[in-house]
Amino acid sequence: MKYYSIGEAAARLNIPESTLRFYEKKGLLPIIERDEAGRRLFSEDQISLLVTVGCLKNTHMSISEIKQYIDWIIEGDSTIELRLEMMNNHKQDVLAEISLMNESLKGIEEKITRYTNRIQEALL
Amino acid sequence: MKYYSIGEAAARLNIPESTLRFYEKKGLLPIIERDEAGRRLFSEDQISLLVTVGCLKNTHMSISEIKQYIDWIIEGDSTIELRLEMMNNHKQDVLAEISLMNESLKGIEEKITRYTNRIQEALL
DNA sequence: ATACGACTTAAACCTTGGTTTAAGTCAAGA
DNA sequence: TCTTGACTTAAACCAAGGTTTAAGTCGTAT
Repeated sequence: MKYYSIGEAAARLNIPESTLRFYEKKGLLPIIERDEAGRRLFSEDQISLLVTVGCLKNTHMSISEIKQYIDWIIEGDSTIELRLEMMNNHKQDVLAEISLMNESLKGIEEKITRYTNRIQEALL
Repeated sequence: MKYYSIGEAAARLNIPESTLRFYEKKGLLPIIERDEAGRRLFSEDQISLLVTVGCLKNTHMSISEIKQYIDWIIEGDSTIELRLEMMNNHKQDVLAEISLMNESLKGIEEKITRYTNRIQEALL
């Protein structure tokens, strides 16, 4: 199986190496393998798990909640329902946050309209 | 003109008083009036400015950028074009962030589908 | 042989966005 | 009068999410 060094993984995921080390310390990189010299080896599975972590981070899940999710993955099939429930709840949170952003955007667009009109009027 | 105490303003805006004091310290509450005893007096204008600040915060504008916006408001009409440009740029940032969240949500929904299927299969 | 680049660690440091604390002022009601 | 509640301040504190630093270990190309 192909393995990536931390530098390669960082480049593929477009995040700093220091962040990958930080994530490992926080428990987000379970069962990470090492070579004889102690260097981390990222498998394809680790990379795709990190992509999932990226989705969760982009949608503002906290590191401690992501850790709970990872812990459940490690625990195995008995936690599938818990994981499903977590993802469903998170989806609702994200939809609510997107709604709030869209609502707030209306207030911003109103400012844009006002300022645009004021600039137009000033030209008359 | 009607004025609100910090407690009333906090209740109307549904944020802690300490946050209002913090915002003032950061320069987000310009020209705030005081009564003879030194207590803050929030006008209707201040409240509606704070509602705008809320829109900007909900869409993840940083406090220092919000301060720049407020400073331009204080500066007067000569900054309308700068404010318009800021709001237009911010709108684009917000739309990009919403897109990213929607993209990431797809990855989450994929998990939901997988877990749902696995639970269904386990029942066969 | 040695120097370089890529890796390792623990610990210190940083920013953001507040919240909490301690000590004090003031107005109003009992 | 005295206490209670709502306010004031400066400064300390906090959590999250990293980033940076310092010191060290490898493997490899010169």
